[in-house]
Amino acid sequence: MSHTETEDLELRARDDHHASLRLWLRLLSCTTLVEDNIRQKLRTQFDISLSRFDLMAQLERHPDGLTMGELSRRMMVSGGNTTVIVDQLEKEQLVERRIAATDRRSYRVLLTPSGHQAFKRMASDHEQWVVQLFGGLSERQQQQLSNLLGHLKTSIHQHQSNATSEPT
Amino acid sequence: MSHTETEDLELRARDDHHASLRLWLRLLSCTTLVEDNIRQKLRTQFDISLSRFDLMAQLERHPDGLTMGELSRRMMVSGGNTTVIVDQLEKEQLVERRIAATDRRSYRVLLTPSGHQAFKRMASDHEQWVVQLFGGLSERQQQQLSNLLGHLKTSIHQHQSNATSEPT
DNA sequence: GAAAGTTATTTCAATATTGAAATATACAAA
DNA sequence: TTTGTATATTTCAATATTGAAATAACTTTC
Repeated sequence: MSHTETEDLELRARDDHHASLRLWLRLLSCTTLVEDNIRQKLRTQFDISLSRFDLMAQLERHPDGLTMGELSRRMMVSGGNTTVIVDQLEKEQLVERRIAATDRRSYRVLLTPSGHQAFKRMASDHEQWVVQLFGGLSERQQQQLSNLLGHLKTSIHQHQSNATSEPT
Repeated sequence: MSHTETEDLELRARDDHHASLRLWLRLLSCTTLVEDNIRQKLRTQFDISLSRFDLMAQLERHPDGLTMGELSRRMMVSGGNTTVIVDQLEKEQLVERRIAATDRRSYRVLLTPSGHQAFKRMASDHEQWVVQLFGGLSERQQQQLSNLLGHLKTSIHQHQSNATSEPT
């Protein structure tokens, strides 16, 4: 292999790196754009924080409730943070802690009827905002994007489990 | 149009909504996965926060320096936050505030030589982490993803400028 | 060239988030 | 049983981030 070819390969590799880096920055800024947008709308329209909304959204999808650990994992935030948010929502009687008979360390968190109602009031507006924010992409493009992100998510999870099980 | 067809359209529309919502949740969790991963590696390997690293990365790309406002906009964080981060980095002599002759309200922030050196030390590891995190996708898939996110970013920006200029 | 308005940055108080230590319960092995 | 280990949650201190008010400098208009 000639010197020139070697340089080409190196250049190529460097470009790939920069490509991944650019991709990552794009991913990050898209997410930040959407997140800030929705955070602000939730604040101005409903005077609620994004984290509270997200927690309620999780519970909405799980009528039988979720434990604190499940909530933390699903929302990808620390347990300490979850405690704070549930405390606040419980104080406003939007969620309820219901102790499980089987395991007294744990309990399930559920939406109260008024929490359910409050969430319903916000959910359709929220959904419309998201639809509009992504509306610049065609259905087909959204489908493609969703698929690619699905792959990415899976492969990162694999990457992570490899990293923990094979600590070189 | 028959009643049944109307219902189908409504169902279809609802599904689209849910599709956008799912897409958004996927986008968010991919970003969080990558972000947490890199944040932790930067902390354990180099004892630096992600925000500091990001600010230095911005400056690395702009050898003539950036003003505080430009930094805030590029990093998409508040001005107050930018001040704090620059203060910290300046205290460690990794960046420098250099006053502009033309406008005394403003100045440029630049990497110092030691800041540049420190960044260089971290940058290639950082890039490798990113490459690995996205390595589950083929080059072609990364290219596609990057394009789609590029469209999304543009269209959200348009959406936002519409929202501010046409406050219904 | 002063007043009024705009722009750039900092300060500050309030809120959000993390990670580690503390607490309490459950499970398993001897 | 007892003892040790694992799991679930909370508490707490430290850090991060925002947004609004304060400050200072620039620009435009009369």
